[in-house]
Amino acid sequence: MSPRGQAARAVPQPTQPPVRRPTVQDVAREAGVSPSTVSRALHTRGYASPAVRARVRAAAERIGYVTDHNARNLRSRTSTSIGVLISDLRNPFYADLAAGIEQELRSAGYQMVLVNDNGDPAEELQAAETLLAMRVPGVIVTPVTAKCPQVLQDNGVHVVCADRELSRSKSDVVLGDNETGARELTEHLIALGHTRIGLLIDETKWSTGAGRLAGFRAAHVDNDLTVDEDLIAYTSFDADAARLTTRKLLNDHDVTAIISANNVLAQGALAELKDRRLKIPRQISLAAYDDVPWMSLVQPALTTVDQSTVEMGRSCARLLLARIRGELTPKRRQVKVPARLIVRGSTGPAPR
Amino acid sequence: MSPRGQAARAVPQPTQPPVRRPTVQDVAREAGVSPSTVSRALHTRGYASPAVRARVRAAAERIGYVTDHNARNLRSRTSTSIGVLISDLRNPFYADLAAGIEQELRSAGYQMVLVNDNGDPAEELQAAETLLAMRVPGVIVTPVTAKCPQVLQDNGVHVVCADRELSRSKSDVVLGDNETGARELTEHLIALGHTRIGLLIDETKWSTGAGRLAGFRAAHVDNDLTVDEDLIAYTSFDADAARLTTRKLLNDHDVTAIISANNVLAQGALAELKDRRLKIPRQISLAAYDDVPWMSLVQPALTTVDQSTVEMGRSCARLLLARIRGELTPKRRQVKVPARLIVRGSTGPAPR
DNA sequence: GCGGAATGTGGTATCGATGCCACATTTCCG
DNA sequence: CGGAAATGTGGCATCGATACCACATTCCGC
Repeated sequence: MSPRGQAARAVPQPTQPPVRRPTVQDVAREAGVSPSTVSRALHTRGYASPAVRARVRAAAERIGYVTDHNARNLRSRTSTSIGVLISDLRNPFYADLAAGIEQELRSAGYQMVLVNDNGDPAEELQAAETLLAMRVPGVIVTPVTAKCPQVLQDNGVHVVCADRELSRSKSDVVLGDNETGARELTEHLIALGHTRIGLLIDETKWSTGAGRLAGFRAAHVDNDLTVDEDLIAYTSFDADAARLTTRKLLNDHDVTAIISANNVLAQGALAELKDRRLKIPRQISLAAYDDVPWMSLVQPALTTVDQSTVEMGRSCARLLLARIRGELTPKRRQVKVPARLIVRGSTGPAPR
Repeated sequence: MSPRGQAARAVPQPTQPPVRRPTVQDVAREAGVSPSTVSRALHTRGYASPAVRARVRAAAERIGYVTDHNARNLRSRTSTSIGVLISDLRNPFYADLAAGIEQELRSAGYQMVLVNDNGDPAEELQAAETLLAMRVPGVIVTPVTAKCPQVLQDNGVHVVCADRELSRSKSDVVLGDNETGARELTEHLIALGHTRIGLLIDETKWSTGAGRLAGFRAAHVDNDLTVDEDLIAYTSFDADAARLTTRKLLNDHDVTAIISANNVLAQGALAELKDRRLKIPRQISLAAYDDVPWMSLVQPALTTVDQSTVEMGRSCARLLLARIRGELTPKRRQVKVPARLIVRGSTGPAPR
C-alpha cells in the first residue's frame, strides 16, 4: 500500500475476548499487601521481609499469577527477549548455533526470538527493525550486511556478530578459528603427500572464507609449497553449483585431494566424486570444513574440521549477556572458538 | 532460593541509559497532528485521510520512529509474538518444522519465540509459563505432556500441536499421515518379496509411533502376512541404543529388511549394518521414516518416507493464525500433511 | 437553506508493573 | 531514654500506544 518505507505491519487483530488474567493488584489483595510490595517480593532487587515474600509468593501461586512481560518491559525499559538473526535454520550449522544460543539464554532466564533472513540484506534489515520494535536489549546476528549491526547499535541495542566479521565492524564478535583449522586440515593432507590440493570455496570477503583461505595458504607456505591459484575453485553457496565446480576442477586439473570450505559445498563435491566412481581415499582424498552429522555417516566418513558450533552459540549468548549486564569494558571483544581436526576415512596417502 | 513454585525469574538488569527513541508524540509534533491520529495513520484499522496518512508516514520515517511493541501489546492486549516449543533444534526434523513455521509467521508479520524443551516435561511446562508471561496469542508445540497445552489453553492461549497428538487433547493439531506413509513403505518392501521385516521403533504411545506401527501392520494384513511380534524391536530415542537393538534383532532373527521409525533410529541401524559389512540392499534392505538430508548422501541412499516437514510447519502456522484471527469455527481442527514414499537404493529384492 | 448523516481528528483514560519517594516502625547507641 | 539510622511498606506517577468517545466539518437530500 505505502509506496515505500514504513511497511504496513501486521496489526494485532481483534481477537476474541481474552481470559482475564490476575494482576499484581489481585495478588496484593489476596496477600493483604500493596501492589508495590508484591512487585518487590516477586522480582525486584528491592526489600521485602522473608515473611511477606513467602506470603506473596503463595498468594501468587494460588491465584495463578503470571507477570505480564509487556507491562514490565514497558515500565522498566528493558526486556528479556534476545533477537537471533541467522540465514537458514535448515543448515545444521545455523541450527547448532541457534541451539547453543537458546540453551544459554534460557538458563539465564532470557528468551530467543529467532528470525531467518535467508541471507538477504533486505530481510535482514527488516528483521532488525522488528527487533527494534520489540525493544530487545541485544541481538546475535550472522551478518549479511554491515548496515544491520549498525542500525541496531545506533539505537542502543547490543550486538554480537557470530561466525563472521564484516570489515569496519564495531560489534563484539565470536569467530571460529578458521585459519588454524584450515591450516591443520591442509597440513594433514600435505603430510599424507598431497601437493596438488583443490580448495572449493564460495566467498572470501567475510572473515570466514578469508580465514579458511589464509589457513590453506599458510599450510602451503610452511611446507615450502606454492599454491597453484588455479586450484582454488570459486563457486556459489549451493550444493549443485559446488558439484559443477568440482566437475570442472577435476576435468581441468589433476588434484589428488579436495578441501571443501563448508558443509554445503561438501555435498556437491562428494556427489561428484561418487558419480565418477572415484575411490575415496585411494584415488582422491576429500575433506571438509565444518563437521556436520552426515559426514560421519557416509562411507568413507569424511575428515573434517569441527568448529564446535554449539559452543560458539553459547559463547555468543554469554558475551551478549555480559555486555547487557554492563559487566564488560567498552572495548570491543573478540572471542575465538577453537577448531578441531577430525581425521576419518576420506583422506589417505596421495596416489602414487 | 524459593523452595518450589514461582521460580525466581531473571529480572531485567539495570542496563546503561538506553538511547531515547522517538515516540508517537514526537511523530505527532513533526507531522502536526495528534498522537491518536498518528496511531491510526500508521497502524490501526481506523480512519485517516490519505493525505494525513502520507504526511504521518513521512514524518515517522524522517525521525526514525519505530513502534514500541511492548506498549502496543499492553494496551491492545495482543501480541504478534508466537511461541514455538520443540524438543531439539539439532534434530533436522524439528529444525525443518521450525523453519516452516518461522517462514509463514514472518510473512504474516508475526515473530517466533523459539524454546527447546529437550523433551523434558518440566522444561516444557516452564516454557509454557514464560510464554504466558509474554502474553503470546498462540503457541505451536510438539507436546511432551498433555499438561502443557492444557495450561496454555486454560489461560486463553491458542494452541496447535505439531507432529503428534496426545490422548484427550483438545487442541488443533497438524499431523503427518503416518499410517499411510508407513503402509506404503512396508508395502514397497513386501512387493520386493520381503516377508520378514523388522521394525525399529521407540514409542507407540504418541500418535506418531502408533500410526507408523499401525501402517506397518496394515500393510501386512492387506498382503495376507502375519506380523511376527518379535520383529517389532522397541528401543529408546537414541542412535546408540538403536544400534544395539538392531544388533540384537539381527542376532536373534533372520530379517531381510529393516524399517526404522524415524531419522534418529536410522543412524543406529545403518551403523550396525555397515559394521557387519552387510551388503545393502543385496543382503538386507534398509528403509527409514522421515527423510533427512544425510539419507540421500549415504551409499546406497536410503529409501524413506518424506513427511514434508517444512510444509507441516507452515500448516501449523497457518492454522494457528487463522484461529487467532477468529476465522475458524470452534470445532477442533485436525490437519493431515501427506507423506511421500521415496524409493532409493537401500531397498531391493529379498535375498534368495 | 436546514436538519442530519458522514467523515475525520483530537482528548483522555487506560493497559499492568515498577521507579521513586515518603513515611511508619524498629533498632541501635550514646 | 531520646534521637538518629535502618528497615520495610504504601502511594502515586509513569512507561508509550491505543480504545473510545466527543466534536468539528463537510456533504447530502428535500
